[in-house]
Amino acid sequence: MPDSDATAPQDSRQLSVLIPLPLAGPYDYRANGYDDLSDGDFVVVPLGPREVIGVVWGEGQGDVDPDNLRAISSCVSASPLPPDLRTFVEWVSRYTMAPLGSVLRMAMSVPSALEPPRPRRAYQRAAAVPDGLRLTPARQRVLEVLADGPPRDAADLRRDAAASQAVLTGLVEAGALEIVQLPPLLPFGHPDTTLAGPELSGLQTEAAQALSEDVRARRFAVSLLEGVTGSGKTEVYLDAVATALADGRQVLVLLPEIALTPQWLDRFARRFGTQPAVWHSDVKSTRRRLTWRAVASGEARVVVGARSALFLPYAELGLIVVDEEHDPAFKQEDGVAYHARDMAIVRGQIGNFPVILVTATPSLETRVNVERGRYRRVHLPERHGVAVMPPIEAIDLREHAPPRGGFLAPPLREALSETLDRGEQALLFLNRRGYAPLTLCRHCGHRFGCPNCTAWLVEHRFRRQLQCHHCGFTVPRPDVCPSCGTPDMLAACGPGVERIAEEVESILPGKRIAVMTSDNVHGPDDVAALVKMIAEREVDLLIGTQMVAKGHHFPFLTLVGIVDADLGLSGGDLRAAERTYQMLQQVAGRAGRADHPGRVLLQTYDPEHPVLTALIGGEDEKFFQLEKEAREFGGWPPFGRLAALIVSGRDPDVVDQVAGALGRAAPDQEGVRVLGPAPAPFAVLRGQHRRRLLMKTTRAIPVQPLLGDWLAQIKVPSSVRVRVDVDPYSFL
DNA sequence: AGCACGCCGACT
DNA sequence: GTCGGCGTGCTC
Repeated sequence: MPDSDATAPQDSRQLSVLIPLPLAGPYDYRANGYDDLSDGDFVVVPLGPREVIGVVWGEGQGDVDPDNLRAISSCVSASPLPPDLRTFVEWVSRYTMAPLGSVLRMAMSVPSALEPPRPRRAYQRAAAVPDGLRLTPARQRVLEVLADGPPRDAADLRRDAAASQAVLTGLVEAGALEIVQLPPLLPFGHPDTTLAGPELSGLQTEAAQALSEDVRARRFAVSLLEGVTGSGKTEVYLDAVATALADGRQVLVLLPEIALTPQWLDRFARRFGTQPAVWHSDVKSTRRRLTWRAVASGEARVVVGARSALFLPYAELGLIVVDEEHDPAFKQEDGVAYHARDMAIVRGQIGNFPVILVTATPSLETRVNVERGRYRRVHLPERHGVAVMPPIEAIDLREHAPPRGGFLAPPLREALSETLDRGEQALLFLNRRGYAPLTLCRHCGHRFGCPNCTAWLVEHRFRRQLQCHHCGFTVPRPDVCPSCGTPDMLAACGPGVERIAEEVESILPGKRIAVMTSDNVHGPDDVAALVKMIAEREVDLLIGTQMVAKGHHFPFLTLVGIVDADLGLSGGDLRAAERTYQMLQQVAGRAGRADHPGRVLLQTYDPEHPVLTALIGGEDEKFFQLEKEAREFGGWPPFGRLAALIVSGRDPDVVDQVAGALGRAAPDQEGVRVLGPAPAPFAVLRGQHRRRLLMKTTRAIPVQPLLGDWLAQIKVPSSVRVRVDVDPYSFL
């Protein structure tokens, strides 16, 4: 029995314990009798007035007076946090400059997984019904339900026999039922690596062999697996997955979006005869607990998940695949700011295993890494019979103005009507939710802004409300201007998908229209249902935001209209051009099929814009070459380094003060430039005032020590937060 | 992240 | 006079 704090022996061993709270480092505790603890073990320690679970993180550092040390309360009987994961946590913390404890928190996202698994108890009938058992109707139902079936757990049995727990307990006491322990649930099937995958072409086989060789050699290497949709990328990397599995190792497949998983799971199941473990923020808690434990025990062989799956406690990880490598959703902006693709590569380096980046449109960073010889490029040429990129035509809106009140130009209207008349399907893409992005009063000019953010309220006509897309603020749409009191003078400005749907209804009455946005599609099941409807031609026209850009293939879709190609080309975002290019290219790729290439019409006021001319000309290489030159010339990533400081707080004066002080204390040396402080693009967000500073350095300069010294000079009051984002993506 | 300690407004 | 609001600061 461990001693209490007061009577603890002085000679007890001291241990560092890292606690999953935003603390910069571990705290020291007296081992207090728990002398066989080692690094990675989970322990319960006192922290202030409460007890928390932490992880043993080395010997005590001895920087606290031993008299002030408190004692470890108990140890947790769960398998320890694996050494690779601990190294990874340290690395991510050092790189992102997030507190070590915050990064540990990501690796301990399911505290309940550390509790001993609950025994699975079930009821079955006793061998013989005891003499003189009083058979009430409820008791009879219970015995009937259990008649010759397997044992059932209490919840099941209560439901099926419509009996209360008291009835079950009574039957056990009477000796008519007995309680049995069930073996633990094994929800994670073992992938069968002996199943033959689909026949691979010569080039595909070559690619698969190159990837598998790294897996077998258990060596760190990064490969870019590049190929258009239909080139067989997935089959090729699943081959490498099979190799890792056959070698007794676990595999992680990172996907940018949960919406992608249903199709991916089907494909995986066809290849390996079982479902992989799925990990993302929507997985329910029981499932999370099971999955966390199964990953730790090695029972789950393959995890397919979102970026947070990087922080699971893999027992023997041997391969990471990052599918859709270029997708900006891999960048986590809030909390610990990290890029899952980049951290996956670090994880591979730590675990000494290969990482495969998969995409049809590699990010500029990845292209440059290939050129620098850091990544190997495995290119799959498109196969014959596979859909080719449809021709893209621009509609110059200066020449072809949409009719008053509308947003679709006459050529697009004609193309839509012809396509639907032929019985084919069309897609209209507009990356804007709701009905209209701005509402104003035509009498006094009042504009509806969010009270918490620097943003206009977006009208959602279907829900009859105005919404802030940044903080979730909503108000019912008023009929009277709140500023001047004039009724019926509020005007919706600009289009959202709902408004486009309205326009299409008026020009093509009777057509079946589906809208696909995050407002009406809430997860994989909804996506699957909608995709099925479209595939079965229950929909003539699909209108959607970027959600429609991803991975779904619709064989009868032959026309894609991009309502506003200019949207997203401006704005202070380093990657705006690249992102728009890729998004429009993906959307365009939804049109047509092998024997019917389809058509893409792109509405723009600026058809000469380099992004659009490259897109229309199909000049990928040229676009990326120009983009690369621009970034190299400006010293932007990946030719230079960036780090952002985001200063936020409720009081704008204090925020300005801190941001100003940071600006004055900015490092002043060769190769370093600090921009700002400037109001962040949404200067007020959720009532928090925000200022940004951006540090740009040459590639040779390590930014973390620089940031560390810089921040150490400034005393930041606790009412203000300074967040560091190393390699920021969005400049918001 | 909790939780206590603090210092200012509406109550028994 | 107290109860309690949540801003601020600490936890080995």
